[in-house]
Amino acid sequence: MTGLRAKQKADRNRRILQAATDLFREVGYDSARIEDIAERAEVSVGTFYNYYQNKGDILVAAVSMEVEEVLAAGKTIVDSPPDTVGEALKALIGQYYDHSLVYLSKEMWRTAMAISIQQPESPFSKRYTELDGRLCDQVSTLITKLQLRGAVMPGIDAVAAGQMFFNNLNMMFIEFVKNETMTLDTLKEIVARQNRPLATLISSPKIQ
Amino acid sequence: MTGLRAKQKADRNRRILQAATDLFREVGYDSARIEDIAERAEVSVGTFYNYYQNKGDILVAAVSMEVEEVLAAGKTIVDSPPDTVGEALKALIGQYYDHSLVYLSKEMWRTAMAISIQQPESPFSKRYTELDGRLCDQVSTLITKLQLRGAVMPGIDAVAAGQMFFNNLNMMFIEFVKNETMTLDTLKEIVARQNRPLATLISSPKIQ
DNA sequence: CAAAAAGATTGAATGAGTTCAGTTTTTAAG
DNA sequence: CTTAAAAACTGAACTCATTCAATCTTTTTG
Repeated sequence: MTGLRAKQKADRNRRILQAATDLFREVGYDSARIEDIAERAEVSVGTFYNYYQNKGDILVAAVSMEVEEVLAAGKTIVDSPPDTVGEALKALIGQYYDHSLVYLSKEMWRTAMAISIQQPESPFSKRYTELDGRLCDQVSTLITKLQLRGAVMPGIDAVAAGQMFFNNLNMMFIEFVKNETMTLDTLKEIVARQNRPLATLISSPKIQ
Repeated sequence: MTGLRAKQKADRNRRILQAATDLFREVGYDSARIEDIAERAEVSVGTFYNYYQNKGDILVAAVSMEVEEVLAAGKTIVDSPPDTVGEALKALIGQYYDHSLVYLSKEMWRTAMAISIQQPESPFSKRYTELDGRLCDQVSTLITKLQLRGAVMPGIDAVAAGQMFFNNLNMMFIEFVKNETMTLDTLKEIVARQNRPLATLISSPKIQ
């Protein structure tokens, strides 16, 4: 009961994911052929499909790993956030956006998002959607925390406000990856302006 | 200079779009083959590609027609909106959402959205993005109008608030089409809750 | 009206993702 | 250790979206 089979499986899975990620970065998603990914991973095309339902699945898997990192980065902000709503949001959103292009190109993001919308039932799309939910929760948690601290007025629905901030930053991130010329700075400016009304209005008068 | 060529072109274009729309509704996007669309439209496969760059383009064209209707429906609300922010938003968003599934299935929406994200440079994707922008403007216009009327406090950035409402309703619509079991009523409830903080806080004290 | 040029159509060929029947490897049973 | 059953692998074959060189139709020119 050594679990040779389990070991081989884990190893092949790792090799396939690595080969795909490398190739996507080198030649882009569209130009990376399954045959090439399989060859690099030293498996057959058929085996590839034993591990991933389709080509998109493996990209979504790669993106999911990146989102995990973004979540971890966000956690440091949520654990000890700046004092004001404006500053806290700026820090968290900046963290998200800055991490987004470290490993992935805009093209990879576009493709991954497209897949997660188009095939919402595939296992990795579900995973991506779940991670999105955790990001949303993170923003809500931030607002809730600020409320407990007194930076956000009592009586405000902190969860609803957090979801709105998240949906806004997420939608604008989609605009960002759709537009090859938009810079991270421009994105941050636009989102900051959009957030300002809500951020200001929910803040406790003394602190804003 | 009768323009026989122009007439034939317009006619073929109409036939192709109609055939594709019908087939998408009948069998879904994925199962509709270009060959079948071409056959119904009584043209060859090659001619299809003379009119549309790829399969996705024609779906986005169909969706664009639907969005045009949604925009027209929204205009009636923006032209004479209810008195309060909450009611006005409810009316406009309700109009949007109720019109969304008249001609298109969730699957068609998912595919269209996926394409507009993945191939942002294709002509029809640009058109879709432009329509999205007009929807966003419509929401901003609504808030601006309410501000001029005194229902929204002066000093509020009405455009920013409008964009935030729009990004929120748009993101939630994506969630809606991703989840085959979510109903329109559930969607409206969730969005209403998310909107409430901002809607309440920007409202003039007397009127809310 | 003839004929050359421009514009469109056509469908067989191409190429990449995906499938699946047959083969090999691993595990479990005797 | 043998052998049967289960699991995983394999790559040739299949399906469509897409392309393009040849052909046909419309318009313009002389």
